Formats: sequence, C-alpha cells, structure tokens
Amino acid sequence: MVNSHMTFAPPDALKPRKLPRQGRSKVTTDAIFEATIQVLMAHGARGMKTTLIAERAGVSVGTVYQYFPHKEALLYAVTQRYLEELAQAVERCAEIHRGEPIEMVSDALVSAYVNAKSARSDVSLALYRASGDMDTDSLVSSVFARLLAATIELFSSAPDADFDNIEEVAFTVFSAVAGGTRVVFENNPTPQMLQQFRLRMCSMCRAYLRQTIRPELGTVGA
Amino acid sequence: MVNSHMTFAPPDALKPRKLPRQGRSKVTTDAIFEATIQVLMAHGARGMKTTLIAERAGVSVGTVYQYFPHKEALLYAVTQRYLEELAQAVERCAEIHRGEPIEMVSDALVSAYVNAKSARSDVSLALYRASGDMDTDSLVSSVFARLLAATIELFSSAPDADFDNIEEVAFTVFSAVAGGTRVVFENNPTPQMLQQFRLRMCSMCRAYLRQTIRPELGTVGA
DNA sequence: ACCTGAACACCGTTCAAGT
DNA sequence: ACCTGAACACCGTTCAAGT
Repeated sequence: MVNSHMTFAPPDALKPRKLPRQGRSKVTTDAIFEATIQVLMAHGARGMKTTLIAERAGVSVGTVYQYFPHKEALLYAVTQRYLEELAQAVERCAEIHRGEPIEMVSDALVSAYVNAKSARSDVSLALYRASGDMDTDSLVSSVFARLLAATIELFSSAPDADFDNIEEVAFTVFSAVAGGTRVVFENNPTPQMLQQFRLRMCSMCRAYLRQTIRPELGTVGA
Repeated sequence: MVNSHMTFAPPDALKPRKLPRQGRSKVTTDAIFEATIQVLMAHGARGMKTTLIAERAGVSVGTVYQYFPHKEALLYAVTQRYLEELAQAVERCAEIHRGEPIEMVSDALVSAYVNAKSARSDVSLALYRASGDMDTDSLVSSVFARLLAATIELFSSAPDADFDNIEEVAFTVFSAVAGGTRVVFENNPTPQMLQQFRLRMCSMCRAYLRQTIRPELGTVGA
C-alpha cells in the first residue's frame, strides 16, 4: 500500500482514461482539470459544456476525451480531489486532538470541517450546486463514512466521556455539522456568517455531548 | 388575496404556460405532473427525458410543452408543490405549539420537519438528488426564509426563553435540522434510522437551546 | 505518443398540421 | 381549444486523419 489512506475506488465508468506520467500530457490533464473547475464556477453545472472546458484548457474536445471517458468523470475527478482534501483536514484534526476532553474535541471537529469548507468556499458552493448532477453518491458516502469513523474514534478517545451509543451520537453530531454547513453555503454566506455559524455549531455540539455522556465515576484517583 | 400564504413568485422563465381551468386540460397537466414525479423517482434527474414523461403521461411531447416552457419547469413545479406542503406542515406545527416552553417547542419543530420529510421519503430523496440540476435555488431559499421566520416566531413565543440573538440561534438550529435531515436522507435511511435521528436531533436542539437562553428572572409570581 | 475537429447520435424544443 | 410528431438545434462523444 502506497498511501496511508485507502483512496475510495471509483466505479470503472468514472475512472480517468490515462493516468499520464509522461511529459506534456501531464500538463494537458492539469489544464483540463483546472479548466473544469473554472468553467464549473463560472457557468454552473448546467452551463459546463465540454467545448468550453476544452477551449479554456487550450485543447480540442477530442483531447479531453482521451483523458476522461465523459463529462461526469471530469466533475467526479474534481469532486474527488476536493473531498480528499476535506477528509484529510478532518483526519489531521482528529489525530492532533486525540485524547483531549470531549468539549475541546467537539470544537476542534466542528472548526476543522467548517474551516476546510470555508477555505475554498467558491469551490464548495459550486460543488454543492453540482452535486445532484452526477454520480457523486458513492464518493460522498465513502467520505462520509470515513469522517464518521474518524469522529467516532475521536469521541471515544476523550477521557471524560462515555457514551451509551457512540455510533449514533457521532452520526447525529456529524450530520448536523455537515448538513448545517451545506445549508449555510446555500445561503450565500459572508465570511463573518461562516464564522458565526462555526461558533454556534461548536456550542450546539458541545451542549449535546455534555448532556449525552454518561458521567464517569469520578476521577481516576478517587 | 386568495390564499392565506403568499406563494413565492416563480421567475417568469419557470412559470407553467397555462393554468388550465377547463375540462380535459386539467386532466392532462395532472397526468404530466404525476408522470414527472414517477420518472424522476425511477430514473433520477439525469434519466428524466421529456419523451419518457410524455409517454408515461400518455400524451405527446408537444403537449408537455404546451403547459411547461421546458424541462426545468417540470421539476420546478414538482419541487414547488412538495416544498409548499413541507412549509405548511412546519407552519401548522408552529401555530399549534405557540407559547409552549422552549424545549417542547424545539421538539415539536424538529419532529414536524423530519416527519414531513419522512412521510414522502421517496420523493424527498429524489428531489434532494435532483436539486443541483435546476434553478431551485430561489425556491429553496424562499422556503428556508419562510421556515426560519416561523422558527424565530415560535422560539420567541416561548415564555421561558429569552435569547441574546434569536435570529442567529434559530438559524443555527434550523440549519442543523434541515441540513442534518438532508444528510440522513443521502445515506438511504430505514424508517427506524429516521426516527432515531429525529430523537437525537430533538435532544441536540433542546440541549443547545437550554444552554443558550438567558434565564428569566424567576417566575412571574416571584 | 499525443492532438485535432468534422461527423454522428441523442435528446430538448418547436411548429405546421390535425381534431 | 387541445393535441400530434416529424423536423430542427444543441451539445456530448467518437474516430479517421494529422504531427
């Protein structure tokens, strides 16, 4: 295994056609990739024509189809890279805060998620908008599962928390965070709104967790 | 004004072409409408071809275009009716529970929302999936605004709660509920999962609200 | 090995003709 | 007044030909 993270396997139909290792073709795929994001953000999922992408990338349509089997695969690739970054940001956060008290851990998780989305908020919005358009389902669910697992692991590492049903609790918290963030993005938020939302969400998750933990039987020394 | 609720004004481009009052054409629009839902659920947004809809409705493509200017308008109409029902369910709940203590009001709101979605969960899922595909943005935001307003009104009617910033609190709660519900639907939930989620969400919102209210200065009698 | 772009196919939309 | 469906237009995709 080369990577520390198993990358989710794309359905065959959505895989890029060539993974170019040599010379100019690497430049070409990068250009196509970048052009896809640009066109997506400028024209939306519906206005994302292959000819526009080719034009913006400075190649012909035919070239696009040498590297990607169809339009969906372009969106898929962009989404994949984007979600991978998101997942890694959250997982990094989980590693760092492992073993801290539950309320700190909760804040860290919420902040990591909201901040990762906010950092590339234009792309976030464009992808949220496009998400119905394609078979991103598998991608989204696998990242969801991965981040849910990280959340469970993180919560159970907290020394001051013990849950009756940690899977469900983590699911509820993470759904509220991920879904709430999506809703916020759909309302064209200013950076301030995002920050306010992040703080409120921290507070909400903390309140829920505080109330939900089965209090430990005193400290270790007792 | 005929209706008690102002129906959100659709952008001209998305309005149906005829609002048929006479005879068979009413039957026809209903058939087209129903066919749209069926095809949407069976084939997804991407597989929703106008010919399929016409076939399923038992008319020709031309007829479809006499009543709807284009495909998007079909989805728009279906979404509109669906969201109108959702909005009314939540607003009805708000009326009923007006003036109750904040925690009851919170539970009622969460339950009304999740239950309304669950009641037509197949349609909910199909529309969530389709939502990127079209200009539903205006529709969704106007319903969001409407339900946010209902939430604010409801929360401020609670006798035992007084918020520093009720708009923000209501926004946070409602985002978590609406967004979390969406996430749950994207994970192909069983009815049990939906119920569990509803309960957890109730508990989460309650915990947040309880912590967030500025406690009143004792009871009235004191 | 990589690129081109005219040609093809599919499907949304129209409109002249029917009842 | 309402419906039909062949024709048109637009765009995703291919493939024979170029370097």
